[in-house]
Amino acid sequence: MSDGLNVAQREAVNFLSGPSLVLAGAGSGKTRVITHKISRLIEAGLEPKRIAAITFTNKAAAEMRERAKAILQAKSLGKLAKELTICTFHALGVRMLRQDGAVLGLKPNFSILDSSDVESMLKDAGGTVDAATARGWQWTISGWKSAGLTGDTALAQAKNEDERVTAIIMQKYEERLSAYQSVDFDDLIGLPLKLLRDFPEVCTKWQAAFGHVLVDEYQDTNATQYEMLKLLVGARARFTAVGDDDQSIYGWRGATLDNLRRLPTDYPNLKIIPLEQNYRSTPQILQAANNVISNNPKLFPKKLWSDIKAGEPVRVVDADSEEHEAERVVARIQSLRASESSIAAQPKEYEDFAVLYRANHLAKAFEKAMRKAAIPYKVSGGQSFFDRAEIKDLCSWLRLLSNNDDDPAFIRAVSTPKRGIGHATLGTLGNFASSYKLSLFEALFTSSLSGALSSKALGALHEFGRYLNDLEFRARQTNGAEDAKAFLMEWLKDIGYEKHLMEGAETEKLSAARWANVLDFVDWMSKRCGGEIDDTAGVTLVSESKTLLEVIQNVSLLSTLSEREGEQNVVTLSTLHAAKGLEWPHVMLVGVTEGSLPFSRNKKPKPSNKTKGSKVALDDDEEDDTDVLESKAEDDITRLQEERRLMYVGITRARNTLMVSWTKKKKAGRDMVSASPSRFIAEMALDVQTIREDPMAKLKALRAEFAAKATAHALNTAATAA
DNA sequence: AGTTAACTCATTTTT
DNA sequence: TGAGTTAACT
Repeated sequence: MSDGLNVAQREAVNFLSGPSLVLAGAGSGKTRVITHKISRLIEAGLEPKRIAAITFTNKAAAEMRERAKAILQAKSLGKLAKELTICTFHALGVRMLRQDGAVLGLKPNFSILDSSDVESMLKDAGGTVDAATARGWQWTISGWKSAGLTGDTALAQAKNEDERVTAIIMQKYEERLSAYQSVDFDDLIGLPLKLLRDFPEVCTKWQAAFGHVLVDEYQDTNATQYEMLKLLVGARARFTAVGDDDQSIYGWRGATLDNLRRLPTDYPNLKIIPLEQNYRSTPQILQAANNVISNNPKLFPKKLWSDIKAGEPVRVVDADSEEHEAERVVARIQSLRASESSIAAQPKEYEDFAVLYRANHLAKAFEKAMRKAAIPYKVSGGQSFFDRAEIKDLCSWLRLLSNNDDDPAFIRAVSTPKRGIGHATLGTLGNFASSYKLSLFEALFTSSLSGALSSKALGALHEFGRYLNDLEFRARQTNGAEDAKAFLMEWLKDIGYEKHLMEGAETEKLSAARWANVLDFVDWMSKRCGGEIDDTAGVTLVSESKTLLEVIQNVSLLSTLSEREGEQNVVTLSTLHAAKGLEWPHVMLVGVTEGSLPFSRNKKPKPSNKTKGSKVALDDDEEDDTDVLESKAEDDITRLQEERRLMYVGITRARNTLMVSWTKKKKAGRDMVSASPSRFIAEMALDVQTIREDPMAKLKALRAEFAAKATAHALNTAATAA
């Protein structure tokens, strides 16, 4: 077999008969395994449409589909690729709910609310108008939902007044969701789970639909996802879970390593296959990574090794301040790009570098330094395309067309652009609607509404309603890309959206940029209507033209358009979380400072060593209850372990060189306090593997280099002059 | 309805 | 320190 797989990989690929867990260490080729296994399953006779590969992000899904397609093409099976189900958990959930949600009272055209819709709904449900509390509720409710609780069960087990209040809000929130024919992101897992659990015939159907389920990044699954998966694969348990306990960094979002821990118990015939050969990093980098992670208890024994020839030692930089640190990073990039390089024959493009940090705010100093040094960069993450106000405006309109009951969409659409319907009118309409248990849209056309409103307000509302009806009618007629585009452009003209943007923005440049986004969006939507592009979260199996309304139903699941132009060949600035799954030849891990990388919310990052023994404590809130103290200490340990995994993820992003830096001064609110290097730096075992950069020596070298260049330049000009 | 002035609060974030 | 949001004006 010339598939280029190593022994362990091949074993993983060829095991088809039952449940397996592939423990894929960083850089060990897990995507290769998944994609080859997909191909292998097809060769073994499984229909492609009965294979599901589940990922966590759309990006991962798209990449996986791409790579699976490439492998299949090599075997002349390329056209089967589009029949595969390769999508996110949430997209699979949507598919199940659109098909079978009726038994739960969901119409197939239900809307998916994003987190800002949810926030404003909760604000509304609470009566109070406090964004912070609303967000707090949102956080807690989401946590409860992903642990499998409902408003009722949450209320039953609420431990204090706070939780009781939140649970009651949750009940109200649930009522509204169903009234609006809407679901939130957690529901996209929770409701399909309910479907499988409570409706045997639906469960049987979906179990039969898939002959093998592969799950990527298994360590990121939460409790509800575990249950959903378990029911989906049924007793035959034909699944492949691929994950790495050492890269579990989303515990704060509900992911739990218990899912990994209980797998061998729940499936006694589970085949466990560790992938330990790393194809990414030099031995020095790997050694540092192994050293750090060895301080965590191990769930499954696993030790990464690499065939790659030795590279540079890991460098540790002690910086005075953030600004200094940023200068050092810039200097590092410049010198690596300039050097003739004893290290691998990499072309030192800007895109070969990444600066990784724990928290977004740390990016600032680096952005500033990069701008000053004229180094092109991009900050990964940032605002997602679909979070932009203008895009949300348009999505609200389209959502409202697709689902008339979607009140949050109604509220947004009705006042973009302003059409003389203000708070007061909307408030009256809202009260009217809720007292008759109608959606806002339905309430519009009720004759008894006229008693409650002035004729002017009523007229404005009716006109809006008529326009919506007309628009919906036209939207249903659209067929194909051209049609959709014409429709969208006409609609934008109708509502005067461009003008609205021009008037709204602070600068002309800004409004032009927003309008450009709108046009991008129009393009993007219409292409999807044409069917030649079919990446709508991997939900649709066959490419065919769709109406606008069908397309909009999947849009809430997406967060990014394809990469913007002009972002190639630039240095990446990214959080450690957002860097997972990626790799760069040269990585600089910055802000590896105690209190910052093992992150802690302490007021003072450097307390005196009075609390003997407990070296673990990340927080030092005063609590006298021993019970509380104990559970707190435990919590601290788990959190520290997750921070350590974060460090591990950071280190293992590097292919050729790794630089780790920390600062002697650190921001604490307003003022600066002195700080110490992260404990993780010591854990890398620097004495063997690492050289500590002497800042002065580097500076001198740099000066010397500059001087040399200046001399050379002077000589040159002198020579040309002569 | 829109604009300024005060006020607050600072992890990680995809779907 | 600075952004981002809310409350209070106009």
